[in-house]
Amino acid sequence: MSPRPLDAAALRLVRAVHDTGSVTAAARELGLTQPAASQQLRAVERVLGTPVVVRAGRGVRLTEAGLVLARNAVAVQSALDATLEEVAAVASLRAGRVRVAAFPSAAATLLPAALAALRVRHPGLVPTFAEAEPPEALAELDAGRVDIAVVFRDAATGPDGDGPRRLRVPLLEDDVVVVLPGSDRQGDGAVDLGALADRPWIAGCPQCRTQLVGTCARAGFAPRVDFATDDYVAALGLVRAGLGVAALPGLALAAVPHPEVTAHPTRPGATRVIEAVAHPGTTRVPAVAAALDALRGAAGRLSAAHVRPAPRRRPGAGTGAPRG
Amino acid sequence: MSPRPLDAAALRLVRAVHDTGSVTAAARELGLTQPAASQQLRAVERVLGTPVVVRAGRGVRLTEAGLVLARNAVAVQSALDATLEEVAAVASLRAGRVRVAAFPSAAATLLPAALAALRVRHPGLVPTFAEAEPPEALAELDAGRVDIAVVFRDAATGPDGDGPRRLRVPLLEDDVVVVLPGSDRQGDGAVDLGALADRPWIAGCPQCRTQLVGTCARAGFAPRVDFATDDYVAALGLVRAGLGVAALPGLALAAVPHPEVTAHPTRPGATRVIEAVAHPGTTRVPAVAAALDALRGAAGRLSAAHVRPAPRRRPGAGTGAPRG
DNA sequence: CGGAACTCATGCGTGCTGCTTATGCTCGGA
DNA sequence: TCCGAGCATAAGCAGCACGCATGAGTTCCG
Repeated sequence: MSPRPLDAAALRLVRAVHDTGSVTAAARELGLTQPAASQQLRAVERVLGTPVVVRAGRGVRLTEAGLVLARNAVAVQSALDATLEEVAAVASLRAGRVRVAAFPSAAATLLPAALAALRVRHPGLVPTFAEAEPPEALAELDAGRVDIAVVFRDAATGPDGDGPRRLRVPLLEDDVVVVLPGSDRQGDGAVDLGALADRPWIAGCPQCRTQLVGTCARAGFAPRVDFATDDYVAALGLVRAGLGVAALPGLALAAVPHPEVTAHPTRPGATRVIEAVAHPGTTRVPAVAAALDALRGAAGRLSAAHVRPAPRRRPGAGTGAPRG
Repeated sequence: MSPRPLDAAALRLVRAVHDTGSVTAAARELGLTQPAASQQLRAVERVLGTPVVVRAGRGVRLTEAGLVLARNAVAVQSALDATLEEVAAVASLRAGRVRVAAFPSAAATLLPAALAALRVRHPGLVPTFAEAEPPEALAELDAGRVDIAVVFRDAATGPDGDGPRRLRVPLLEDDVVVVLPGSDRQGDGAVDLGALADRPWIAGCPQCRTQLVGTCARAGFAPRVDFATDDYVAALGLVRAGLGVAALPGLALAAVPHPEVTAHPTRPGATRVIEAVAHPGTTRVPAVAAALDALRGAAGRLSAAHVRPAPRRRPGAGTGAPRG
């Protein structure tokens, strides 16, 4: 019912006939037999309603319509080739982009390392980065505005059951540590949170505070938060001034110098896991896979105090081409 | 073995998916079922080696490669549409050209009428005209530099057996007339060539002279050619001056005023037939068919003394779509 | 001038591609 | 937790394009 409006292959054939001056030669050039080419030409003439070639002695000659086809064939073919090349560039990571959203302390530590490695490996791939706290980052991911969301969550609470809609790649295990003034010598080991029940607290971002509150609740008290700031440097300054104690993620401490204060794991332990989240299907997209690889690689190389690579629950998988 | 490099239909599909945001909707838009669209997308991904769409919740979302395809789809499609439109314009005679070669006296009479009618009927069709004597015109035709050659030949000798390689459309029958000075009153009727055996002759172009010589031979003498000129006006001037008698085609006389001379059919009669010659296959080309029609129409309207429309040996045929 | 080689057109048979129908699976909404 | 929507997959089938064989016409050469 629909006699194929017009085919690029047909244009190629007409062009080959024009170039070689012979249906047979054109057929050879295109890797098919002469009758096939002849039939294709007749099909083209049928859909166009006008002759494309006329017999001229032993060979054929293109009509004016045929010349039009031959002339436009290069335009169509080049557009097609350009498309193919562009796609190939994207597929081979010579071009394209990856959009990543991450929370601030990851942006200060993990992301630079990962994106730098990514740039070294794939210079043409331009990463886009947006700073966003985990909830916003996940919203951006769901909205399709980013390809990867680097988020953290309390290790105590499992991954919120978002089902198979999201692919979570564990990157780091980040111990939440209490930061005490340097004068407040408690040694190097873990400190009981209960011993700090009466101290004024300096809390970080709201989500951190949630984890802090939960951990303190398990220790049997509710922290008195006198200072609230998302700025880790500021928090460290407050601690250094002796105005309180802070619970900060180890990753944040790794990003900034922190003289005159000491960091300690807590008892009970508070750990947050940092993971890259993406849509499951996008792992087959080369750019996303490469970015996830780079993130995992950077996480593996980034081993500071209180920050250690996540146990690889998915051995080798996650960036290949898993189906299902 | 050759998995179709890339198809315009596939690009259209990707574009439709991009526009509608759904494979099902895209399939509806393109008039096919959802599984067909899904399979086509998978085929595209197979040839590209990279995903084009990823499932996103209820629907699908295009990957970056898919976006590239969707973006380039319009370029390819528009190039295809432009080609189609251009061919349609040529086929419907809104554009294009017809190249005609004709001998001088036809260029002065038949061609203007035919080409004017052609221009009225098809303003976009630009006729190209080249003046050429019959042998050269036929050579141009064989070389493919013109589409139609308007030629004449001696009616006594049949068409030189050029077989089915040429299509001859008879246009006019043109009596060769002898032109006598006005003072040389011979009445209006035909004159015996034998009576002019001793007169000096003014001969036209070589081919005309051939016919003249042949006709005179049939009348039993060889004309003494004292003046040779291809210029009919000059020949008429010579006759008018009483320097000789001329044998001119009636069509030439119809093109120029000829006072003070008289024109007479000859006994034995000498007639040349004027015909349009084209390659047989080109009659299916609309522009050529229209030009042939215009030529035939002009020939039918052009009825002067000694010039009459050719008997239509091919009733109605010759411009339609004859096969074989 | 006749034969040979070449080129295009056609008829028929076959293999394959792509579509359709039917079904399962996943996800989102109530 | 159920239901609706959308995509993926399997199987069956139709259509078509290709390939082989052949015929017709043309050019070139002897």
